[in-house]
Amino acid sequence: MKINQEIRFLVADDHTVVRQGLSMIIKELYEKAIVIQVENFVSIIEVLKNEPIEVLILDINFPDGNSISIIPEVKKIQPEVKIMIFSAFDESVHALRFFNAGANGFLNKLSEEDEIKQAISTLVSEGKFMSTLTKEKILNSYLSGNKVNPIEHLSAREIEIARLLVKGYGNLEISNALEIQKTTVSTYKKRIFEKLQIDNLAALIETFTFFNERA
Amino acid sequence: MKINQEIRFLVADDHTVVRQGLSMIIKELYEKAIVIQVENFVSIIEVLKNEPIEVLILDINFPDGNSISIIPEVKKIQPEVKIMIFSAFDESVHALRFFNAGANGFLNKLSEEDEIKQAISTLVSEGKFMSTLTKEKILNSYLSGNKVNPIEHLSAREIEIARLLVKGYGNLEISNALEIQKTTVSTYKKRIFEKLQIDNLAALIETFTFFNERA
DNA sequence: TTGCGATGTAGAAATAATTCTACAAAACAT
DNA sequence: ATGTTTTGTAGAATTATTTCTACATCGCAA
Repeated sequence: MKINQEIRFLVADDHTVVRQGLSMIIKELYEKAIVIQVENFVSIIEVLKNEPIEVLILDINFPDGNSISIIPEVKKIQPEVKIMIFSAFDESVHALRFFNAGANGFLNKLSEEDEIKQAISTLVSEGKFMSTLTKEKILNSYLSGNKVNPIEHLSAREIEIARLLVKGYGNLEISNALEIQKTTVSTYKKRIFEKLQIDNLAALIETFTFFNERA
Repeated sequence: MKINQEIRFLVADDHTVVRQGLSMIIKELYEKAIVIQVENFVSIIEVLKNEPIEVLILDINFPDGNSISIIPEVKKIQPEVKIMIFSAFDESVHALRFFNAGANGFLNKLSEEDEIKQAISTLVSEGKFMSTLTKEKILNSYLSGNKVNPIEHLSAREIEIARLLVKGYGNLEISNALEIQKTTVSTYKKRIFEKLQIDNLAALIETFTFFNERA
């Protein structure tokens, strides 16, 4: 299937082969596709600042929890970019967090060429994509009591503050940084603790570490 | 070289082949060696409780930081056991921590048979072993700014309190547990922070986690 | 469209933690 | 032996954090 649409892709992966492979597949799918390749996060931001991009295919190594933070950064520059997470790790564990952060699709690196094409074209036409397999996995991991990241239940502001707490900042520092009252920070802290059902900083750090949310 | 000495070995590794291979090498080295094989940490403890052991050859997967805690457990049961860490990971990064914890030797899994024999017999005769290569690596990683466990500089009481702090206990709880004033706990906390050159609980936890001292 | 839960925000009062100072005992070095 | 540092300990005064209460806004479900 060849589609006659001029779509602009940005492929971010640290392996040249992967970038090339993806480019090839994309160009097979969209004759007129423009594919920009970058190999690190900094370049992603740079490109986004200068080029309109429709689809970002983003390789992510989960164990490095930090990587999730690229998503809001991308959206801040070009809110309309569709982000497809492309990873070799088990999506069931982390997918929710990525969707939560603003990802629009999820594609496992082991996927066959056809699946990849399917995924990309679905993402382009419908704005999102998740394979039924991934959905199933997530559901299973959810049903099997595999604790879903409780951090997801925190609001954006709560997460922001939780991250600062995890980094070791005190109430006053946080209140200064965010320009809110220090008692407000305390209130957040309390709510965060409540939601996470914990009651001390060490536990918060543990939770964040466990779910690889180390800001 | 065959040595006529009745030494009791305990080989702990989750791969049968590795255990067998080591056993063979050991028996080639010490005709009368007795080699017990186990495949997990629990079994190590069990064996140690029932059998006198001279040398424990311990496979460790570094990424699972916790594993270091087996060492003091072993020494608690049989303080005289010589522990040889046998691992596939880069020793330069973690060796110091293991020696610190009470390991007596360090052997890389990639070593040739002769090196292994050499290592074991050195460990048996001299009570410790580290290849010059490992020493070099450690030195290099040290010179390149890799910190030595700063926890060593804490007094016993300070460590006791630091551990409780890391677990998430507050000043009051700790003061109750140890039957000292809560201000005293604060004083300790301050000294601990000073010694470790940090200034918040998150950093303390990080330090303890890094050096795998998680009580 | 009403109403309710979640969110973002604070203040006053209460509680907890830190700082600074201090001192005796122990360990260490000369 | 003797002076010095480290360790274990606290109190008073100062700061920081928590608690409890409160309120406006926003999104969403009935």
